[in-house]
Parts: sequence; structure tokens; C-alpha cells
Amino acid sequence: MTASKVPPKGRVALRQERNREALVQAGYRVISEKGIDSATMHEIAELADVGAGTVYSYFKSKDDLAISVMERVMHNLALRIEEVTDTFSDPAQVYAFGVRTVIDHATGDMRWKQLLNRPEVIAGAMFRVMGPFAIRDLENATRAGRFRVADAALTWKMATFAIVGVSLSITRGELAPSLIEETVVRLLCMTGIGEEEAIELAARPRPVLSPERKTL
Amino acid sequence: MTASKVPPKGRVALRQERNREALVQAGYRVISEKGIDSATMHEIAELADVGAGTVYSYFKSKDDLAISVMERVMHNLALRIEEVTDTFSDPAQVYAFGVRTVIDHATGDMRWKQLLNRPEVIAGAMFRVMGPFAIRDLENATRAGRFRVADAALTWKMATFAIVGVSLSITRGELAPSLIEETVVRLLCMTGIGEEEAIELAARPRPVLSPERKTL
DNA sequence: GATATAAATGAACGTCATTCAGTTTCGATT
DNA sequence: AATCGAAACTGAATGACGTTCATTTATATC
Repeated sequence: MTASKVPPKGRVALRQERNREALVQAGYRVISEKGIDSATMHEIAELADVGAGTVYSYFKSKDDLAISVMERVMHNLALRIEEVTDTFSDPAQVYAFGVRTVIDHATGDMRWKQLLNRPEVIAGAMFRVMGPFAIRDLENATRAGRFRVADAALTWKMATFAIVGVSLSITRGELAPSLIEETVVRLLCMTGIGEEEAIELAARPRPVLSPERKTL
Repeated sequence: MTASKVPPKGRVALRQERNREALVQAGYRVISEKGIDSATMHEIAELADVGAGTVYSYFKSKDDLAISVMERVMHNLALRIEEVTDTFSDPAQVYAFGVRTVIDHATGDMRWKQLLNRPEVIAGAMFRVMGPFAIRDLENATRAGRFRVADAALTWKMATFAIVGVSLSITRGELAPSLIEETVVRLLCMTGIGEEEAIELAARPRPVLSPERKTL
């Protein structure tokens, strides 16, 4: 009886899912605590409870693991943003809110501080994972006559690096956190919306995000 | 007669100048050829003709040396740009020309390709070394009513990372080199100048730079 | 159960960045 | 000139890590 002893997937597939997931989680914990350079593959493997060599059957290299970690972080934040913005009517506001929220997280959450130390990795993850949303918003807002963006992918590429650069400077204390507002204004100016409208758009009240999921 | 046999500086000081200079030159040659990660301190020391340990009496670490190398690259390019732009009458055009020239070099000179792999290092060097010029231009153009920049340092910080990000993507083949023009337009939009004027400004004919100095 | 295949293991390897004990060079002083 | 203390230089040694690979273990199949 209770004829549910047959796993739908074999044990191997299940364990591989668990292992990969455990490695991403462990990678996130260790990297966000000590930074990529100080994080060792041995510590990550141990926290994930796998052998040191096993990591390399899931990820080509340390950097490859770091990329997966950062993509996960971006994915979760993108989902939380999407959840709130799909009630917005102005597509320009969707973009503005997304950009603002990412900077707020990057500068406000201590765990991001270490991730920012590899700008091209985190900017790359941001470009790839949030790109589909951001580029869609840029194009929607352009069609609606709000923005004037000739190449949405290029604009988003520039935005990701600018966001990471400013966030890095703020977490290092080189720029005042109060400049976040002006940063958003400049990113909006980049879309060709004009300065006045950019200022108004950046100053609009923002809804709060749903709480963070516990499991990254 | 010819009473100039007394060295104004002692031998030690002279040798130190030579050593530091030789190390920066060697660092540039090795790093731009193989990239920071593949460049070894031993190879750089050997090319500079000093012992491996000597490097550390001039630079705190490998990264510290790389920073000096990149600052030198930026300094030389800044001088060549300054040479040409101080005849411009429109301060907005000075900024536009500078930005355009940096991107052209970053994407056109194979030696930059390896330097771009450390975005925060090269963006940092660009910010510090070219900042005095760029920020001056942004403020001049704002005073002249051409730009509308609230915080020139912030705008330049965003620009440096965006420039590095786009250049990196172009050298990696992820973006078409033909997008350089549009990149300049977006950077100009960021200054609040408005899209039409940005397009006009980016399209103006540009003078040629003086030839590169041989010694970096 | 027996067997073949795939995955996991962790000790060992090789590659550097960095250090430091010993050596050389310099220049102030006699 | 000769001497001597200090400062700079040297390069072999060190230690830390990412990555590899010969073995061991687990799983699926017959």
C-alpha cells in the first residue's frame, strides 16, 4: 500500500539538484560574507557538504560559481520588483522604480557589499537576468512616447555598469548615500526623457517590496 | 670649468626613479599583453631588471602596481586630449570629444583589451586621473547653459563605469563597434542636454590626436 | 545479486603573490 | 681614503588556493 515509493526522478537526479542548490546557497553565504577573493572553494564545498572536487562537476571554475550566485541574487530581486510594478500604468515609472530599487538594495544590504567587488560579474548578471524586464520597459516607454531610446540593450548595458559603479562608491564611502536620488535622475536622463521629467519621475512615491525570501 | 659633475640627486634617488619607472613600463607591457591575472610579478620584475622582492618596496601589491600602470595610461591619454581640446570654444564639445576619444582608444587599441578586465581598476583610474578635466568641462558647460549637471563628480563616476562597460562588451564582441556613436549620445543625454542636441554634438567632426608617445 | 556506469571524494599538485634573512650599495663622517 | 651604519636589493623559501585525478562509493539495469 501507499504505492508512492517510486521516486519520479532517480536518486542521482535528486541529489544533483540538491547539490547544485546547496552549492549556490553556500557560495552566496561565503562570498557575501568574505568577498570572492577571500572565499575559498574548500569552505564553500564544506558548507554545502560535498567534497572539494565535487564543486567542479557542477561549475567550471570559482568564477563560474560566482556568476551563478549573482544571477540567483538578481533573479530573486527581479521577481520581487516585477511583483509590484505590474500594477503600474506608466512604463517609464516601472523602469525608474526598478533602477531605484536595485541601487537601494546594492547600497543598503551589507551582503551586497562584497558582491560589488567584481563589477563586471555583477553587472553582467544584472544585464542578463534583469535585461529582459528592463529592456522591455525601456521599449514600452519609448513606444508610449515617454522615453527616446534608440537601442534599449545598449542603454541597459550602460545603466548596469553605472549602477554598480555608483553603488560601489557609496558602499566604500566615496559618495554620499543621498546621491542615490540624483543617480536615478541621471539614469533617466540617459533615456532621453529630459531633465525636468526625470526629476519628477524619480521623486514619485514608491510602493514597498514584498519581504525577502529566506532561501536566497 | 663645466662645474656640473655634482649630481643634484644622489645615486639612490636616481636609481629609485629609474626602478619605479621601469616597473610601471614593464607592468604595462606584461599586463597589456597577457592580462592582469596571467601577468606574474616575476616576469614584470625580470623585464624591469630588478629582483622579485624589490617590486614590493615600490608597490604594496600586484593590484597597487596595476593601478599605477592604469593611471599612467589615463594620464598620457588625458594630456593628448587636452592638447587638442583647449582650442575648442564650446565646453560641451570638449566633454563630448574626450568621452568619444576614450571609448575609441579602449575599443580600438588591442593593448586596452586586457586592461578592461578589471573594470573597477580602470574606471577608478579614469575617474581620478581624467576627473579633474572632465569635471571641469561638465561644470564649464553647465555654467554656459549647455549642460544641466547637478553633481559633476557623480555624473563623471557614472560615465566612467558606463564607458568601461560598453568598451568591455565591444571588445568581447557582445556589442557592435558601430554603437560607439550612440554610446556618446547617451552619455551626453546624461548631462541633461536633451536628445536632439546630444545627437548633434556627438556627430560633429573631430580633430585627430597627436601621435602616441613611445614610452607609454 | 551481479555488473556497468556515473558521481563523489579528498589528498596531492602546481602556480603564484608575498616575505625575509642575508648581501650589496651608498654616502656621511673621520 | 678608509670606515661604518643605514637603506635598498636579492631570490630562495613560504604558504595559500584553485584545480585535478586515481580511488571509492552509489545508482540503475538486467
